[in-house]
Amino acid sequence: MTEVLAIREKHDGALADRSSVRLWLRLLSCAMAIEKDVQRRFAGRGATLARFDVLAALDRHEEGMNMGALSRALLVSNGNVTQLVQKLAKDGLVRIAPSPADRRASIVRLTARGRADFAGLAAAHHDWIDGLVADMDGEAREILYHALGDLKRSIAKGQAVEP
Amino acid sequence: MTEVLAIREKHDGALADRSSVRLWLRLLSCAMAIEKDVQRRFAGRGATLARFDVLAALDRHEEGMNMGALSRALLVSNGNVTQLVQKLAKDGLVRIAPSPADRRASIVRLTARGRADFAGLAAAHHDWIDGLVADMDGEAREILYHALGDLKRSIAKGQAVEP
DNA sequence: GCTGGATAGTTTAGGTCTAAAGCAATTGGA
DNA sequence: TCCAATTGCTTTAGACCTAAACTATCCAGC
Repeated sequence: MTEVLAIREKHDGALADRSSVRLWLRLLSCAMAIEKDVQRRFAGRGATLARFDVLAALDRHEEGMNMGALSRALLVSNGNVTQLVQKLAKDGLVRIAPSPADRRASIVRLTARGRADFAGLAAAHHDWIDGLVADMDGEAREILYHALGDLKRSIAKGQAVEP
Repeated sequence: MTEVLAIREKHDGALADRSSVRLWLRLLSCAMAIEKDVQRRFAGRGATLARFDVLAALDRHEEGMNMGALSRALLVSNGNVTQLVQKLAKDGLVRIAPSPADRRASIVRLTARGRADFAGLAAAHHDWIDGLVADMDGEAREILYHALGDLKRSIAKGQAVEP
């Protein structure tokens, strides 16, 4: 009999006196639980989520991307992309070429090995996520997806209102 | 007229060929959007989310907590708690006392200043979260909260099944 | 042509987090 | 009693991330 433990929420109980905060803490606990689980499984293969994200973006852009484009695609800072790409290049998964059009820019592309590595990781990643949401039927997923869409719109509006 | 920009999702389009992954990416983008927004606003007050989390746990436990209890409450590693608490102590927001019962353990408590600081931050934090979900009505929030409950259970089950 | 902003990337300083190794104190048996 | 495993915590090495300062290049308008 496999033991099923509930995912705990940060500050269980505390801070949660407002419905909005309760919602936020539950959202956060779900996201962190999945992220840590995936992170842990990537680590078991000597990979990390951040590097996987870079490879995924590049796999989709065969023509290559420059650093700024990567930064925007991954929603992380410029400096962070520099670090990740330089390490991936050292490991032989990507190649950095100067841009012919703009001498400030460089173009990052997957190497054959990078593409092969990514393919293996992506398949596993798919399966892991599938496994984590396996207990929700199609309708429940649809409801959640739609509800998150509402939240997304609300966040965008809320961010536009600066304090 | 305030401009409302949509929250972007990582890998917009790519990787999202499976409904489970699409759901995960949307969940992640919502969580990250809120987290970064809150992080940014904390930074504007010279605070950080991680330190706030520690203060929140301690505020709830007037009698004090030892390091292990903090680690479990915040869902972070032991070593991380050590770092955070030592810096908070240096800043005069918490006090570390040796445990009378167990000489290995120490008991962490808020100082008066820590309690006051936390109160201010907590009120602001509440308001920020309220603002971000303001565009969802009570029913929409309830649906999302419930749907996240389903997901939470599914994750717990999925994690029990090791690959 | 020049020149003063924009733009592309890198560097730096610093905060967050983890896993794993290590230290000291405690505790449960033999 | 004693000693081996456990427990509480710290340290270390390393990955991730950001904001801000910096360098180099581009480009638009004079």
